[in-house]
Amino acid sequence: MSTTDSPTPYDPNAFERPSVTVDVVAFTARERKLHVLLIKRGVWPFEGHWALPGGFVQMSEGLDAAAHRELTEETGVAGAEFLEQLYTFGNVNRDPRTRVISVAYYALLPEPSISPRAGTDAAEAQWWPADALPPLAFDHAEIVKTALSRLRAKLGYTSVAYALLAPEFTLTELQTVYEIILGRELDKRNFRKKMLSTELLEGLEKQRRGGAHRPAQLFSFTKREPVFLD
Amino acid sequence: MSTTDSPTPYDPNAFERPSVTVDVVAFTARERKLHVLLIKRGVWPFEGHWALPGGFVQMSEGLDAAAHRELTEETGVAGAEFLEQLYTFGNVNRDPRTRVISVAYYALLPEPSISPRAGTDAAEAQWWPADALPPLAFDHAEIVKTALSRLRAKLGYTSVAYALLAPEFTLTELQTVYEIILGRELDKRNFRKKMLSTELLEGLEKQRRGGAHRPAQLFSFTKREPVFLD
DNA sequence: AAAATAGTGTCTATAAGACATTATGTC
DNA sequence: GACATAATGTCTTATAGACACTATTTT
Repeated sequence: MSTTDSPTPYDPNAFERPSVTVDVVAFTARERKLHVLLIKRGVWPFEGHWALPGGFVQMSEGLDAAAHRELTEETGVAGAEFLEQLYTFGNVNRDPRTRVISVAYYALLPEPSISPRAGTDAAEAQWWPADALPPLAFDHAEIVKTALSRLRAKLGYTSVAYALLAPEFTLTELQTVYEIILGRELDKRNFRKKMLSTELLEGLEKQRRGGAHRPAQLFSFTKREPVFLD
Repeated sequence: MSTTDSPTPYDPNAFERPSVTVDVVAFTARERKLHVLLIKRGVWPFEGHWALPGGFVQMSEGLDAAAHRELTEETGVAGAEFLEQLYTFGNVNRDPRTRVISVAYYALLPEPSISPRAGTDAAEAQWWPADALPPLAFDHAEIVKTALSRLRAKLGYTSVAYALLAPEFTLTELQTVYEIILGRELDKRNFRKKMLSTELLEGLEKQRRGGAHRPAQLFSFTKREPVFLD
């Protein structure tokens, strides 16, 4: 079988190799704004600058695994339920160290779960409002922009919003997530009508109480994975 | 500026690096079927097996440039108008040689333009019907499947079809491209109504004659780039 | 009873899909 | 005039969007 024996000797060092990193754009929705998780770099290059969590892919791990690992190592955020490959950035001079190709990912995290903490190579880790990010290292501003446009598009034709919410949520909370990501207000009746017609939502026999007002029914998604709408 | 001076010495060889390749799924529509351009490998591994055109990314070229170069070198197909990044495949054992991460692209080519010819590392280059491909090397079957589903989705909300047609075409030819990619017949009146309502098409003062029947008006796209519909 | 948020229905406009006949060229 | 493909319109159904009031709980 030609996959296993090697009649022509193959020299893996015949070509100079680029480095490969993963970078992760982690989003959450809080305080009526979309936020992005950034780290303050503790090492050259861009030391002291804010950047996306990320780092070199190890020889023995897949790309998805590398993205999970780097997110956890640099920010303390573990077990992201939604982590999807975004795009691969490979401009020749995007990193001053050497040729670095970055496979970018984006993650969605439910609001209350995460308190970032600094990790390896990261002096700090912190949530920033997506519409007021500090200057970013490398081409990370472009990566964030790409991630934002992907997230907005995907919200329209899949059920990704589940990943930004706790397992049980009210319809108002769901609507708020949509409004935050799309950046505009939605009509309450139309939103509910449309959402309930998808059969993605399951009404629970529970209510959320809080404050001097009528309690809201809790719902959950029938599938905690991205589902195409319609 | 911390991007240029290097207070902490950075050793680019501190980590072992994976190899990075690009692989290209080139599509064309001909004989009422979607076709994919494959090469027969002339070297180990998978020597004698059919595979996607592709190869190692050079240190001095961007990813898009590498994809164009490999497509041309291995198949003789030059100047693909539509060549878009698809997804990056990085399973640890997808290549028997060493750790190889492949940035996959897909290209769309107008029907008559291309006569593939064998090139570097490729014993042969040939169009295959997408629904009857031979067994493919590496994980290339998965890459083709991903490309097909992306192409079908993109056809629904962008004007990518332009890239599969010559600059001037009839509405029947356009409809045929849609039918080939979607794998089902479309209603002629509804298709024309919808297409003409987009204002993407420009009617020309020309006709295509051929055979004992009424000639068809020729059209061109107003923009030869992917445009979002609606 | 005041305050605050939850919950609900109709009407209109637009888009999508089913469907058959006439028009115009070549041979 | 026979043949082959081009070109065209109506009706029905589904979807999206505008729009305002009542219900339920706490304090």
